Amino acid sequence: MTVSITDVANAMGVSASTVSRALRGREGVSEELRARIVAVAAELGYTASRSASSLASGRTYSIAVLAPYVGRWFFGTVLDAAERVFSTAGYDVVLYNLGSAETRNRFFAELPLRKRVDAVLSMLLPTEDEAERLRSLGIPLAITVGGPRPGFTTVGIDDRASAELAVRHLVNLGHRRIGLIGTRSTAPLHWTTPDLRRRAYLDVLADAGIEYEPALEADGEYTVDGGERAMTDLLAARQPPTAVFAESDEMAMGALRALRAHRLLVPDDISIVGFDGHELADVVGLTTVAQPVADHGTEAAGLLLRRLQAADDVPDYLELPTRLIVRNTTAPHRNSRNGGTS
Amino acid sequence: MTVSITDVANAMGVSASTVSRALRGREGVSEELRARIVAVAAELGYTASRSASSLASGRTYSIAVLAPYVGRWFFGTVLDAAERVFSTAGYDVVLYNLGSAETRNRFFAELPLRKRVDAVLSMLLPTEDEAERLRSLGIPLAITVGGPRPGFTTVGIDDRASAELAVRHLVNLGHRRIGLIGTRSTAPLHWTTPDLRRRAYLDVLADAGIEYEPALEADGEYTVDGGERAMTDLLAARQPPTAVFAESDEMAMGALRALRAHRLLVPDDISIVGFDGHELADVVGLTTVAQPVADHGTEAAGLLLRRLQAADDVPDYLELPTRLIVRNTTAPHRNSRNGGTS
DNA sequence: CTGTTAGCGCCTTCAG
DNA sequence: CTGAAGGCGCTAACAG
Repeated sequence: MTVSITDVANAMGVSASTVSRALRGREGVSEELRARIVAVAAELGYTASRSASSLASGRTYSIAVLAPYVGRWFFGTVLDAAERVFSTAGYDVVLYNLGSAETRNRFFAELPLRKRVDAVLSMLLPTEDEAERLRSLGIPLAITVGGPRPGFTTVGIDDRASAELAVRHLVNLGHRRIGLIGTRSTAPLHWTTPDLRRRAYLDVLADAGIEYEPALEADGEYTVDGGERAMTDLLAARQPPTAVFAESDEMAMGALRALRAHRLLVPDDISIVGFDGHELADVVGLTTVAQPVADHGTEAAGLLLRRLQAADDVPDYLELPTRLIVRNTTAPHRNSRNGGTS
Repeated sequence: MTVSITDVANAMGVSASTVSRALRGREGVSEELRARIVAVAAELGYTASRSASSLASGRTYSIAVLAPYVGRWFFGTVLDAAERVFSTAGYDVVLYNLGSAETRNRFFAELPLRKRVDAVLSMLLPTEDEAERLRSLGIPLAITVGGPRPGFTTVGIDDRASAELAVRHLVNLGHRRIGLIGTRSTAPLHWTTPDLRRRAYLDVLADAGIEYEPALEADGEYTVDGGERAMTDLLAARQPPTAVFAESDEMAMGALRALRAHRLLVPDDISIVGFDGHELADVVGLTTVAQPVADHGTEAAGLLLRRLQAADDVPDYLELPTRLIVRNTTAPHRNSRNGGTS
């Protein structure tokens, strides 16, 4: 019922090898013959079996993409961009959604990628153990987050410098009670991003001679709801902040929601800066540090493809630019009555 | 270098068949032997080659998911949910991002799914021709949009009734100049959603004795930017609407942005209702008709899996509930000075 | 330029 | 309960 390569070979009175060569555009087949073979194959509705050709050639023409959460705007956007690059190059994208610790552990334990894909693009930052497992596959590897890593081609941003942009913006506006919404539980993701952005926060405060206050820091879990809870916590402090740096736009939006619930005006009562450049940040007028999100996917996929073609001039690390976009959620501190701490 | 089934067979002094049976949990292997085989296989780091087992068994253990745009919240959320169901069941998800007409046409022309996947979940509404191509694969098919379709298991919502909820809400608030932001160019997606939601709009207006005015309708292309442009167009009408129904939350958010740019107050100057129940709708206080988005993916994937197990009691159509969530972008019409048309 | 010969690694009868 | 054969559909040398 399903038409195989020998079917078209028989129909044409040639050998299967010739059909194979003709259809894959390999040299060694006269143009005229090739054209006829292509026509007959199309007519018969022939498609090569992926499993059979993979088995015979050793290549799968598939690339695994590892994601923490596909539904999140950031990852969805990166995935979308990467998929375009891969499919254009003739590769299938096999998606592994490794959100929960359980799924993730099982994945790295079983490593179902072996003999299954030709390369892997990870949108999640692997732990050292996980990275080692991945390296053991012996195929090209790329990551879209974090800094350089041995054995991986990575595309990232300068998290620390970028986050400094945000905090310094607040300081320059005259704020001195500056809150931070980030996360301490990097467990499921194992990424360094929260650490780097937090360190930038601490650095800028120190530079400005502002004393660090634990009460001005809250965990927003990098989600909208978490951001809302975190902001609510900050508002419950003995002396709430006059400005807040949220390490992601989604947490910033959650914070905005909390402020609205408390009938506080932004930026009159409190300023908020986010991070990412979410497509909807503009809708709510959120000041943010924007990064070229889709480019993460496009660039990483492109580099991976080059590595797959055994190019030897593929860079190990590509740093993408970021920039502060000032909109309407940040404003100068009203006066210095509440400012300063010491 | 890569360990094959015969390697573990030799290491144990048994045949490859036995190893195969043991590892896949088929009966016919003593429990004791199975345990030892499993242990040795793990120790050797053996993973069955997907291509080889597919070729031999005829099953791929892969499911194709077709998407128009992965980056869009709605599709990303559905995909995320569906992936969880599939991977839990041991299936790989192969993603096909068919956003552009060109990609889409090439996809349906070549139909790379043949001998590649065991089932397909489509998040895009196929044209009749495309549906026919898909049916020709002879494998279980599911769709997460639209109504019942022969040959497909579909999970959807009652678009018309749901949209009526939104428009009627506006009418009940006393509005009579009600605008619509939707789209007429369903070309790339070929979906009926815009038609159904628009029809609901027309029906409710007619029911309320409000005359239809072409000038109150604008194309928002179902994107944030499109929604912004559409709202701007509506504001340029000789007599702008006092309320607008945007057929998607993303367009509604774009409309909100346009209104802010024009310094118009929502809901004081104009009311806006969206559709979808976007996770960020709450942040901007958007009144909307919410649908259980992730459930689309979960349910469709579940039904597909049952169909794959040859269950015969799988429903052809599953309708998910929707509900109007009133927030802060809709309010009663100020007075009737601007209301009415005839 | 084209055909022949061997597998790729696994699963599935069919024997025992 | 286990082993031996055969083949899934294709590609890769190797001949000619």
